[in-house]
Amino acid sequence: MLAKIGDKWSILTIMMLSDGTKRFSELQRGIDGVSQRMLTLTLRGLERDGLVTREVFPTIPPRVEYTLTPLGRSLQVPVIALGQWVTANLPELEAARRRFDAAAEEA
Amino acid sequence: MLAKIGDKWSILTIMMLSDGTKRFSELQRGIDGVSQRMLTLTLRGLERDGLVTREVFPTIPPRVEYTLTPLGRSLQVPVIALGQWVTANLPELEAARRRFDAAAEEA
DNA sequence: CTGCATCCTTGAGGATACTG
DNA sequence: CAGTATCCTCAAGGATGCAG
Repeated sequence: MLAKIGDKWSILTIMMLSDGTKRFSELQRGIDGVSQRMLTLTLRGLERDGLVTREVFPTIPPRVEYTLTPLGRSLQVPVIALGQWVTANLPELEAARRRFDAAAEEA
Repeated sequence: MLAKIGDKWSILTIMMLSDGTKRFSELQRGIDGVSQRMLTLTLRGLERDGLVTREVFPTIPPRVEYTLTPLGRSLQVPVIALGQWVTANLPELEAARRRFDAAAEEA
């Protein structure tokens, strides 16, 4: 269940929604590599946990908007902190990885 | 790759190591439900990313200690924040889930 | 456009047994 | 004690097609 919140798509979705309400297709375009199926499942899960609201506009073509709830916005704080840490330390991580793999090369 | 850092076992391992160096068996006992295999893999991954150091004492029986690196300790900050958020909001999440599932019960 | 349903593949991860 | 190796299962997740 922590797994749900900690997982890749959930994090990316929450980050996407950080700067405001988004439509389904916007999310799909914005989240790199997510399939329609996984985006749907992720959004359902977040909705179930009370982290996002889903608002349907019965127009043609249909329009569905997703927004972070207050609870979702509070989660967004630590999630973004984590995201920023990763971004900031990516070079460091990759360097460490190269070092490690090079050392393991003593075959 | 974010996946690695965000994943369940990594988070729990980092939290375990937050209060200092730990032996392999201590970690296994402390992290609920982790298999020996997964703990090994998780620790290798963290070591590879330069987040923990592994120190082997060639005694009998062998003794291996794991410690967070400075980089690991800096990651520990947002990770713990996330963990605390989950702990603090668990009741809220469960309530939302019950509401959602009850609403879906209109079959 | 926004989904749901179905099929199928892949890999995460558990169980178990063996080694230094 | 601290792994490594192997096998096996199950569910995450991609691809595709259909529907409102």
